[in-house]
Amino acid sequence: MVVSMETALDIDRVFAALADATRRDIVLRAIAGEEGIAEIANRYPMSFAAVQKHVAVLERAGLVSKQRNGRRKVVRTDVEGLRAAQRLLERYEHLWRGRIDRMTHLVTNSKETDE
Amino acid sequence: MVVSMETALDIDRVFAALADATRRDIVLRAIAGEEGIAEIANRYPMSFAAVQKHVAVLERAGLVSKQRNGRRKVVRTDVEGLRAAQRLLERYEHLWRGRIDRMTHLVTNSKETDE
DNA sequence: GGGTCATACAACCTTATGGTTGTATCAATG
DNA sequence: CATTGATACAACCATAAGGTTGTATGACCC
Repeated sequence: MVVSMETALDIDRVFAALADATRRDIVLRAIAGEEGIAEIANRYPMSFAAVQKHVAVLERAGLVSKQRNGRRKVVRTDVEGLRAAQRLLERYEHLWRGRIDRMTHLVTNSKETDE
Repeated sequence: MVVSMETALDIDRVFAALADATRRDIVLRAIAGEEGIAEIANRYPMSFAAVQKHVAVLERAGLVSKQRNGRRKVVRTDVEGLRAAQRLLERYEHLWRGRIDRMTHLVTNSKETDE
């Protein structure tokens, strides 16, 4: 049922999923949460099955989920995976800024005191 | 000097680069900006050449840069690529919140996604 | 139940990716 | 300038990824 169990720890899958332009676009479209796979597939110059595979990749990465609605399955973007990736990038950037801080310290003060 | 030329548009490469655990780890280590490739390579259970390739992938993605220092080349994390990816994720999340807004408008009951 | 719309999945092909080893370049040093 | 240390790059191999077509399941409509 609810797919959000081990979600956030499959960082590999999240980034790999986002590494494809078609999939990123699907994530954007699926934000509306109104289209079935066929409708999504119609927008891309590839087969239905190909798009289906892309959606499957996104689903495994926890970036979208599918919900039955009549004979269709509506694809909907799941915010949790996005946040996980985002937090990771923020962490990287934070550490990097820390490094700049330290370097600036050395240049201007010539001493190594951690504030 | 400044290496940021076409930076932010290689989103595919940025995400693909970050989709590998070894490479993410290298990005973290390279934040210190003090190790050469050989030193980095020593930390991983794979050949020097393999690590070298990983660094090359990160470099092509604009996530790290190499700087000569004597006979070594020091690997240093570049913040620009990280920011680009982060901004993209933020944009996704923002749009998703917009969707929540719209859904809140339709506080009727459980089904019907069409309006 | 038969037809049809929407999705799932298997088999297959081609190219990319992650790893290996081996060889070449390049900079410091004796 | 020969040697050594550090990096670059080519050739190769195994597996994964992105695409195709074809077939099977599932849900609705008559």
